[in-house]
Amino acid sequence: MRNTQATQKIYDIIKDSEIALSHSEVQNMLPEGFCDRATIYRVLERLAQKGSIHKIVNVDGVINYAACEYAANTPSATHVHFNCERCQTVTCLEEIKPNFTLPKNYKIHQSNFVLSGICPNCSAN
Amino acid sequence: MRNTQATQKIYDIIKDSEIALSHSEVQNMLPEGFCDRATIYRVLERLAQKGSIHKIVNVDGVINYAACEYAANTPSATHVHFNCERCQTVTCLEEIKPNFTLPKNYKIHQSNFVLSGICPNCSAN
DNA sequence: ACTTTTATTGCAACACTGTTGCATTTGCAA
DNA sequence: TTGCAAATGCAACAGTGTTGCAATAAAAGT
Ligand SMILES: [Mn+2]
Ligand SMILES: [Mn+2]
Ligand SMILES: [Zn+2]
Ligand SMILES: [Zn+2]
Repeated sequence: MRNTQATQKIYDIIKDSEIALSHSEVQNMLPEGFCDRATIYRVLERLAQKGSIHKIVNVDGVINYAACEYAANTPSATHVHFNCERCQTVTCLEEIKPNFTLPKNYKIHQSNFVLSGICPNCSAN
Repeated sequence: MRNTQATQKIYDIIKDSEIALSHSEVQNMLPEGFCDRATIYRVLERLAQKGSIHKIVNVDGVINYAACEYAANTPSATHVHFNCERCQTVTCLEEIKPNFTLPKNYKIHQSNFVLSGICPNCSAN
């Protein structure tokens, strides 16, 4: 993977963000006309492939991206995500790893756990 | 909610299905030209609102629908869903209810738990 | 430095999912 | 049967994401 301007900047945006970001949010955080829409999609896909970020499919079907806490690992360490319906943010709850056991022989390649409601911040205000 | 042809037929299709169905799958199972695309979307939304079916957002962001096991209840009884990458099916695993505890004061309105991989059937073949 | 290779990009067109406004139809209750 | 509101058809739209292809730019080789 080449170290291009787009890759750098987009990864920085996601890494520096407290919350998970959708494609359109990333686009809005980039300087006007910095790069093409398609490039953003491709960069995000590449970063996810590489394992430096991970995808979260929100309850509305829109994909969000967050940097992976532990650099090159735990791709499938199934943690929960929270979508706040008031402040419209998606956050990784890295500590919350639900406990469950699948029957028979299911092979898990990926997972997507999302809770939606009101976050503590918004509950307080 | 009125008992229309579209409502009846679409609900029957979902109720009688072993697997969760997407909008396009429902459409393909209806007689050619039975009703408009928009109507299907509206019916599905209505049935979900009413609580006779529930939504599952798949890992690709596409919404699937499944009849609710226990008629008019357990809207949020958070069970897991499985998406098989080989046979392209989404199934409710009603028995599998992950255990987790959220910190602070999160208010949960809805949840979406999906695992993706290879189902037992496809593993065997 | 210059050349070469090829990963990455821009562009533009596309597919797909889902939504909406509005006129018309239809279920259902009075 | 009549009247009303819910539901529908249609057609246009918005948003997300993908793709083919020619042009560009990393980065490795010379
Ligand atoms: Mn996460
Ligand atoms: Mn289910
Ligand atoms: Zn919030
Ligand atoms: Zn399968």
